[in-house]
Amino acid sequence: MTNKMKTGRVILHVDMNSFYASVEMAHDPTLRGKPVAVAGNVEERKGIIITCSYEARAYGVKTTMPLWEAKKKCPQLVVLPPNFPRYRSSSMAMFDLLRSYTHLVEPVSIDEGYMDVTEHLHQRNVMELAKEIQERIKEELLLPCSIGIAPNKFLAKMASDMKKPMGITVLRKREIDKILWPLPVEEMHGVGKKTAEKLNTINIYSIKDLAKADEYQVKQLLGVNGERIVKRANGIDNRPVDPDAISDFKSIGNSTTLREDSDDERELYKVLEKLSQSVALRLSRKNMVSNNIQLMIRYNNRQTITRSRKLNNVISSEKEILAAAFQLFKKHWSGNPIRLLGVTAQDLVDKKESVKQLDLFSYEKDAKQEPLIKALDVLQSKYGESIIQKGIQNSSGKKKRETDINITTSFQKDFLS
DNA sequence: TCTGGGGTCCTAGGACCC
DNA sequence: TCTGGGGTCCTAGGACCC
Repeated sequence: MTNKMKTGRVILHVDMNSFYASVEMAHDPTLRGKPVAVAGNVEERKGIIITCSYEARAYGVKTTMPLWEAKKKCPQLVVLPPNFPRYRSSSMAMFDLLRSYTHLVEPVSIDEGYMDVTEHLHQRNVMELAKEIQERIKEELLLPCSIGIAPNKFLAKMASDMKKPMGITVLRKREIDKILWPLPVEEMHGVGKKTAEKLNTINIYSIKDLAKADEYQVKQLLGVNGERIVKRANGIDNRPVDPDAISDFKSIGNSTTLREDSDDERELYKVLEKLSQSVALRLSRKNMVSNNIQLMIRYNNRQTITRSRKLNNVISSEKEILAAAFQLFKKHWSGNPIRLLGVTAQDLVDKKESVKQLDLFSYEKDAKQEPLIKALDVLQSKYGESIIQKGIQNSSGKKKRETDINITTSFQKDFLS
């Protein structure tokens, strides 16, 4: 295994170019060749550019630029609201195309992914393969992409960034001193503004400086990330391409910037209601339950706080999520006008897993289990899942809290009747 | 009349237990 | 008659990415 890794993998990083704008242009031919931008909150003051075509970039329009500023730079800019279902379906078609070559495809986000084509290649030239993939995506989906080819994920990612749009770049390990090292350190994937500033204080300005730096010193400065980026700068990255990485979600959240800053509790409650509803819907689609709810408040001065609470039991319904979020809100809101609210379900567990664990935890596999499961189904429809779990936990002899006891009682009453 | 919304990972401090 | 040290869990915040 280790041997195999050492003898070399061949990794592709496929990166779609200005994805949302490209999908819109593929969908509507009249847009092609025009400066096109996709922007959030198109009709409102807080709208920003999410992505834009290369024609728009030529005018200086950039991602995250406020809409009014973009229009000033490019008055004829065609501004479209995002159509996420459309982007998702293009994305799925793109990944299906990649998977027609190998199952070792790891989506990283809606518009980029890694492929491990080591086993696929056999006699084939990897450059030819990359060209074929790029051309097929262009012809079948009408979408441009750039592809990086390298012996690991980090180098492939850096490579795909080097020629845009429609580029193919090979980055061999023996070439990193020529191709990678001259770049300023902040262009490294994983090094942002803050990290770059810190690195500058110890005289690291280029990727070469980082590669040659004392790993221990950088670790002192940045923690484990320091160790990691020194290795990466030297072209070392053993992370495998993991097709399942994207499917184990850790959290699901929704947030919204309000039309106007508000300190009207009723209005804010309504917003939390909407957010909770959306989170609950997405949870149920993924068949997940949550153990921890987080509330995010951004005040009108942009100060942002997050407050979260670990729960005694898993929850998934809109009501439960809203209750948890509103409780946090009541407890922590300063009363100042709010710009943004967010609700996130964290500590996610697969619903089936949570039920399975519960069964194993609570009961031996015996004849009694069947009627128990039936009783659980009835109770679930009546009280909601979380409450039943509380009841079961308690009936199995776990420490009781006051709030749980009533529920246990009602559970027992219902079950015994 | 600036600066969205979706995430992941890491760190640090305090509580608590032994 | 003074105050250890390890480990885990929980919470909050920050950095980063697309």
